[in-house]
Amino acid sequence: MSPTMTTAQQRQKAKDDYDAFLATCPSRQLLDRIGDKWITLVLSALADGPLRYSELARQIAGVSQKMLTQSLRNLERDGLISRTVTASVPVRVDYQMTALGLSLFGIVLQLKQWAERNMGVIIAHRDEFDSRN
Amino acid sequence: MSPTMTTAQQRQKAKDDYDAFLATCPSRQLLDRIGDKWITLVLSALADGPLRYSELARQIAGVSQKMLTQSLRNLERDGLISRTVTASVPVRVDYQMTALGLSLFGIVLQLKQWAERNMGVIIAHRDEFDSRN
DNA sequence: CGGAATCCACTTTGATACTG
DNA sequence: CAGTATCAAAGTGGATTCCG
Repeated sequence: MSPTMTTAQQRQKAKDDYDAFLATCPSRQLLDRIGDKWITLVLSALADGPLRYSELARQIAGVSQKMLTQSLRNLERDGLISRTVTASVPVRVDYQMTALGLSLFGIVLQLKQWAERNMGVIIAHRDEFDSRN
Repeated sequence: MSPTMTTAQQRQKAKDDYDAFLATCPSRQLLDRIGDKWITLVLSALADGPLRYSELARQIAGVSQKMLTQSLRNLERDGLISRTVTASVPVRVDYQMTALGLSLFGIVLQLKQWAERNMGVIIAHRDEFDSRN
């Protein structure tokens, strides 16, 4: 045998292939989005109606300008929210959910319901696990 | 007025309060879990039946020992999977889903379905957004 | 075999200052 | 008002080494 790859190289290739697969996996991309701390909070805030940038910043108390802007850009890029600029002085920018965003928010709500229904038993499991160690 | 806090301190307190709220928020804790790259992959792997540690490591090609072990511990701690040690030589360890884990996996599947149904239009939005900038 | 522990590179985040 | 730019701090994951 004259292998073209060492065992280590084969393992490396397998990981690279797996990474490439994950990078284009729809579920993974979605989980990356909603796993992001601020994304779901922005969606929740906008679920009740449009808000200005400063209103969002106030409502989501813990967010920095940088992360809020970044989150809004990502959501806009994915078509989950829309951004409207009113050229006044000073300038006014409103954000609002799109139909796609509302559809995603429905999924997030299901997740929220599952969490609230089951967090009690999960906490109990944690306590028991921790007390054993 | 003789305020006991400066404006900056009040802002800081608001953020601390918000952080404390998020730390105990069930939805946030759940999103932190399933947003983790390897958690969903472990759940998917175990959905078809129990697997040994080494089998999991092989099936999830990209994972390091450290992250696999960490993910398994977290899942076990939450009561989503169970761990069974067979004291032979060498030792054998099997992991399998609990009923709670299967229940959570159902939610993950819903997410997966949403992702697959809507990723096309999201990609289209991204392309259009990027071409404008 | 199934880990635990350590070290380190890299990424992510936040605070701060500045701008159209 | 609604951002952008920059830099330092903190968090995260991986490679490596060692153990029962």
